[in-house]
Amino acid sequence: MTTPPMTEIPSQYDPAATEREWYERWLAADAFTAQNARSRRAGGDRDPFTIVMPPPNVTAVLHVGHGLNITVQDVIARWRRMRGDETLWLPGTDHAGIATQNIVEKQLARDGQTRFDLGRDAFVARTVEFVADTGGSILEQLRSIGASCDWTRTAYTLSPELSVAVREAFVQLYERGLIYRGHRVIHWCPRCLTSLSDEEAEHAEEMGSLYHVRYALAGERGKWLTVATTRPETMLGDVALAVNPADERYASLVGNAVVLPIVGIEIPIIADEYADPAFGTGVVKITPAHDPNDFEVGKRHDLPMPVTMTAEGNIDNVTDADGRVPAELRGVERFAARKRIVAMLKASGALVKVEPHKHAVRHCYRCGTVVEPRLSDQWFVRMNELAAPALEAVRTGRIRILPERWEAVYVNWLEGIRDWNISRQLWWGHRIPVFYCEARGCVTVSRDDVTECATCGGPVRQDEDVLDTWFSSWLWPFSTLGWPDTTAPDLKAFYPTDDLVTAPEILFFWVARMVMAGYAFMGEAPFHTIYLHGTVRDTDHMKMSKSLGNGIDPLDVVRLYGADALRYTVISGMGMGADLVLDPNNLERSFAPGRNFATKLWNIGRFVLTKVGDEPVLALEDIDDSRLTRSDRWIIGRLNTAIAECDGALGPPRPGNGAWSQGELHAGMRLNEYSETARRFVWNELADWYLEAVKGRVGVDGDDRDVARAVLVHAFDAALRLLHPVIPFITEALWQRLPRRRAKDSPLLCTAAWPAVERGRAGSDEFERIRECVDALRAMRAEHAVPPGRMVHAVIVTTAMPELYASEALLIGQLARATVAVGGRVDGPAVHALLPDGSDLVLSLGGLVDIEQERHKLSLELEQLTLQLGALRGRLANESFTARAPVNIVEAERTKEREWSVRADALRKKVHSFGEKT
RNA sequence: GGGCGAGUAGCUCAGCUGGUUAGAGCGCCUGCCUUACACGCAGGAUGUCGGGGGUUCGAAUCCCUCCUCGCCCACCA
Repeated sequence: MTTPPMTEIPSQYDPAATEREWYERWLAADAFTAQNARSRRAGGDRDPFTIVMPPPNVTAVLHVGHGLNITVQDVIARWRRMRGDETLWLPGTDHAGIATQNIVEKQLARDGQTRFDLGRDAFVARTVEFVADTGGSILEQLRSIGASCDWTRTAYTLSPELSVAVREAFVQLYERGLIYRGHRVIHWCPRCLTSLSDEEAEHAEEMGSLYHVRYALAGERGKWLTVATTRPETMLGDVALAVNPADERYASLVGNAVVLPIVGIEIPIIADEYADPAFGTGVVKITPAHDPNDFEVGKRHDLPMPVTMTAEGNIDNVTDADGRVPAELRGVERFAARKRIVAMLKASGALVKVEPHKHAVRHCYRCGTVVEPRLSDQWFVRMNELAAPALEAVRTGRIRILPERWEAVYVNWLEGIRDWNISRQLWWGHRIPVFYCEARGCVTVSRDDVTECATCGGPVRQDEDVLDTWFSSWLWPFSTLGWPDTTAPDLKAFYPTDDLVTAPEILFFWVARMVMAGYAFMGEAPFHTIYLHGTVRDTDHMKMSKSLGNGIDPLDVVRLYGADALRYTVISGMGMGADLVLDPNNLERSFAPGRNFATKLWNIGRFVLTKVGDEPVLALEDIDDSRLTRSDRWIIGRLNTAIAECDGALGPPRPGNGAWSQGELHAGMRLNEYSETARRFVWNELADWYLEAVKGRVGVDGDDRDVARAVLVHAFDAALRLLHPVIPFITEALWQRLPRRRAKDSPLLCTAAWPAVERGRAGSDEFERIRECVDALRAMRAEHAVPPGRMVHAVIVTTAMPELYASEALLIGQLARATVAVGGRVDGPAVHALLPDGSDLVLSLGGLVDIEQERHKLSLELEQLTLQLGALRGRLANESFTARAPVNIVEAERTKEREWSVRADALRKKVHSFGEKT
């Protein structure tokens, strides 16, 4: 035997050093850089496979949610890369309009400044500087968890290139009549001082109050209508009371007027379907400037629309208010004003009662402030036309959504889609490419900045507002590939992309809009699979977040246990679409599965590498079947099964025929099943059984040693390939030490070929019989507390596999710590020949009948066996063996409880007797 | 108010289109430092598969109903 290169294989795996080293070597080899020329779409010979990363906010700090999202994508990307696809995983960041602006504003606030103190240009400059300083560091952090992104193509939503795309998209939609300026009530955040889209104004159930207020009928002393409202502070902007036209209680009053309390002016009573007779008193106050429904009512009835609240949320005479707001309420913050107004109503006797009332209140998704409906001018995208193909795509299977249940959510949203408010009153973002002519009010919408009006030549000023952040991200799958240059090589080679992996929270914000943009600008779906993974939660099932302080820093996990441990834990612990629960207070326990597995794999590697040595290893295909042992055939068979199961759990990678077929629609992407299958193969099959079985063979020079080495290397090599997408670092580090690799193979595991099922090497299940023997013997040892140092001498009688090799009897003995003689027939001469000298114990197991297939024969077999045992007993008693050491026979019995059991008393006696020997 | 999901071993979860003694990891118990691995090995215990009904030869798996959580959507003031 050669001296194993022990020095090269540290007994302790060092993730930190290994991971750093290999990530750098992957980068140095350009392993993650996609080549557009090799894409089949560009005349190359490889199928392209593209994932665009959901761009994290440029200011984001890595948290475990990113860790999950990135790991899922990386597993897929690495898998496809190994399958030979020209794989592009495109990374990038999002400028994150409101979020980033808020951060910089907070910095300013520490110096007692606001953005208005700086002015627009200085503020934007400062934000650019901030982003350049600290922004994008999240992408650096992604490398430490092994993300195999093509960093040469890193994109940024506010980069010059993507800004061109944004403008192009705006102008195209405008030219197609799908962008318009609308005057209506929108969601307004009084803290961020901007409008929000419907999606950005999130509902939250709150306990509020329903205030019942009397509005006196004009000219009729002592008569009034009672109105129920949750927001009494808006009453200063009331312009009417509405009742349902079918409501007989109030029919006679329609056309009359009431006196608006506090303000003292008269407002009409109108009839409108909007008023629900069943709610409250059936009378609703109409405040067109501060409620979207009331706005619609106001338009129908041509009512005035006084604005009585400032952008900051203070009560005041703002627009068309005609001095409605009395001096004492002017400038009062809206919730303070609510209290003051309620008090005033109470004092005047107009307040009838206050009821507790649960209702949903909208909040700003960035800062949590209660959103205020507010009348203003905004730019909108007309969505109906855009939504149609996005709906069709899912209905026809052009796009699939996993898990399936989200499909209904997606469809439901698109069917009820409303126009998208895309203008934001912010400074950080893509400025709206609309130019207004000062003099005549002409509107110029332009791809380029203009200084003079296109129609009248007069001086122009650009719209002050910027675009919703999502207006740049919805273009991401193609803007990052070179659009609007439709001849861009990347666009040609990699669009449409393949999988989109993200969390369900942004299904509407981003995913559905990307589908719409894909059809609107590229005429094609941007991807064929939407994979929505779960959320990381703590043990109380609270979503992990920095603000709650229950987060896990992935970098801590990497530092303590390595990126592989993090990745394996996350992938194996998460069923499709299911949340992942981890304990932030016990990282050791949370990540034990990954850490333990990585260590196990390292030790398997140490074993394989030291046993195999440095000499060349035969290729499996050069070994004739007849030279393989039962264990060889078994592990090859198990490997084939594992490969097939992994393929099944992961694939298909893309629809076979343009659209997903019924059979494919919900198949694949079971990453946890894939990782579990690979783990089972490596740990429970390769390590637990094959390694043990091969130990005796690799130590003895000769032909069989070469066979064993070849099979061992083959199986381990394939295992490393299978596992590489989940635990890339440790597999690469081990794979590089394997003695022989096929010449045609990549020098790096990360670009090496995915293993294929070996045809014509059908595994035999005979080794399963051997495992049964070992299991039975081990169970007996344990049950009867046989001391560890004591051998059990056993005869195994098997009818299932009468021609067991002597070497395999030896193997069974090794695995079960027994000396084993095997005979096909109890009374056959072979048994006698094989019985070891000086046996302490003859343990005869009942015939190893394949119960599954021969259940019907069982009773017969048992009958015969009994006879045979009797014969053996007799023979042993009076012939050659009597002269030897004590020989006892423990008869096996089949019971319902256990396949194999022995008469305990008989064995125990024996244990005593051999306890004195060795 | 509408829609959806979950409730399986002490904990976190797998269990696909119904079929032999319901699985994994972690934890727990017993015994082992067996020269790859104690982050390990061998053996073991633990489940009225949320409750109740139904279909079926047979259900954790299909149907109904109830209970408990969670999520999404929503212009009832």
